[in-house]
Amino acid sequence: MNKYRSHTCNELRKNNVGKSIVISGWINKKRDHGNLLFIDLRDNYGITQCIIDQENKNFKELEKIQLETVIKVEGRVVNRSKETINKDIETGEIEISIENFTVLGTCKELPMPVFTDQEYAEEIRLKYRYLDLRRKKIHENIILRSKVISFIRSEMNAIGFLEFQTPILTSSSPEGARDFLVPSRLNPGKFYALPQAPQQFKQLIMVSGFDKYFQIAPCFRDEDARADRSPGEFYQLDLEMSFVEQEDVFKVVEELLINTFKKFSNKKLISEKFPRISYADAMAKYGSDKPDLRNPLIINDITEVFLRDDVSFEIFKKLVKSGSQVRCIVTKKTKDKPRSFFDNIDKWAKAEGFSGLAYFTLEKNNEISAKGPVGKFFSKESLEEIMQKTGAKIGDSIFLACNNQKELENITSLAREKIANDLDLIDNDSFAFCWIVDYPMFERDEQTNKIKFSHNPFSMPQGDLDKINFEKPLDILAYQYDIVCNGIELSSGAIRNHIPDLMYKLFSIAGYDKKQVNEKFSGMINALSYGAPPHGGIAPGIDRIVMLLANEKNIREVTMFPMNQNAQDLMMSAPSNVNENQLKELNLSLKLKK
RNA sequence: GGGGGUGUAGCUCAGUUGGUUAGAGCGAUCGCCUGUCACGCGAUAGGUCGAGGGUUCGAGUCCCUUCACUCCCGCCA
Repeated sequence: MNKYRSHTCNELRKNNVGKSIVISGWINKKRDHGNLLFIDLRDNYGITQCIIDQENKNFKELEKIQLETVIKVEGRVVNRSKETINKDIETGEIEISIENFTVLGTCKELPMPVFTDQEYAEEIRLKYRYLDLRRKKIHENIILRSKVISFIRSEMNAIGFLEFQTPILTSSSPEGARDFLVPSRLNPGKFYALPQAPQQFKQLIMVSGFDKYFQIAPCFRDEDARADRSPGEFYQLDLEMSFVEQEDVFKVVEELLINTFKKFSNKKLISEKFPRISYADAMAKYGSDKPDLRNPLIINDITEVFLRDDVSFEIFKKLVKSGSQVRCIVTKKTKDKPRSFFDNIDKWAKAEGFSGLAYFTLEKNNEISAKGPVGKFFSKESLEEIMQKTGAKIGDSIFLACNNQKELENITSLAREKIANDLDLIDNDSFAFCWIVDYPMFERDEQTNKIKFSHNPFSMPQGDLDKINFEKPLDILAYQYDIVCNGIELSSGAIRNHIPDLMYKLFSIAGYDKKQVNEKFSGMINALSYGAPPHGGIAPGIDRIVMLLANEKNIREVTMFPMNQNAQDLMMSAPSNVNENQLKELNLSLKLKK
């Protein structure tokens, strides 16, 4: 036995009664009855109640001691009488009669309490993260994270993937997110970049003949934070496989995720085979390439209805004539919802910066009619056409918006979420996975009007490579895919383009000539010309997986030492100033913007 | 870069139409209490009402500026 403990704080049970033991931990809570003192001692494993009365020479000292002080307790395990058993803790049938104690670590007055479940401002939680992490919920989240990562690792090993580390100091990449730069002392004026993802390295690992690679890889992107996006750094389960088609990657990842989610959550999986939705369908039906499939609402295009002469909704008709579309969301059996329900949604849409959401409800007295502010503009026949196009029935309501395609996708996807939440249509006890497939290889940049890669420039275009029509680049689809769960993008991957000539061709469409490609991707393009296997992979986000499993809405709740929204570590005071000598050695001088 | 929310004691919050000395619970300190498990009871200390400016006889409260945190848009192939 070591000198600090014979048992943990979650080990002692009825069958230990009578034993002399030593336990150590934090003072979670004290209940002082004057001549009798209860102390809840806590460690990583649990809580044990310790008790001491005034007969004991240590009583006065222990009575004065601060919460969260670390102490060692020597004592005897005693039975609790039936009335005093605490069913809420696993050691609740016994308690420790304190004989002696030692302070191992003193504690100042706490800036935040540890033992409550109350919520606190993030600022103080992040500054005193080590105190925050002692608290039950987040402590458990971090342990869950550890277990999930171990599980994934063993599953990956079991199916023949090899884990490799890739460089953290690498070169800046021209595409994608902003890089974090690291100045090189030995190469004055030059910079390393932290990897946004090990993308090129994992492809090089395939070219090197290792067949199946994975890594729990840190990724660094200097972009602004969101609730589900850490600023600065995050982790991906990065994986890549040789001699595979899209289906092979799907099989591996689908099984892995299903096993993981089954093991670590009791929520039900809506489908064990992830449905596949093309990018085009997703944008049409959900207005988003990360649809929450728990949400039953679907978007329909009813532009044609506004070409009818018996529809007199002139504002929309005029817009449609000049190229706009009309899309709508049908809500089932909402005819008896109060006016405020509809108006709130319209009000919400305006607050989001859109021109609002028109709505009406389908009714039938003698004949079909539409009730609501814009109902009068629709003839019976036009309503029948809408019902036929959308599957709407009498008693349903229809929310509609008119705009260009991009704005429509934007508003309808947000409205879909808003309306479903207002109607409480989303089952929070389930996970709805799907694949989004068939991403377009290129898209038109709205500002410059130029053709650019829509996702990963290294993706393989679909179809017979001899027959690709490069004249219509916007029609080329890629073997590019995302996994979405409950509206959260979990990962993105692709079958890679391993053919240098094809790569040059695709890059030329995006406006890069051969020389530029050779310069910017020298490592990759060179490697591909020395016998590259067909390969592909994917990279699920670890933080987001754990977030879903822990039922948290914020990624900081599953991150041990997160930065705040401004990418500052309040505990370690990072980033910080560096001294003049450090700068000098790196050949740097500062020229701050005002 | 832009928009929304929040900011009052160490912590969580209340504070009415602008009106006396800014309150409560937890925590701290002191006292009482031998079966609690959010123990109970009593007392004491603790405030730049985020900061600065303005309006007013009078500002936690109204106005302007600014800062911090947070959510969202942009951004994140």
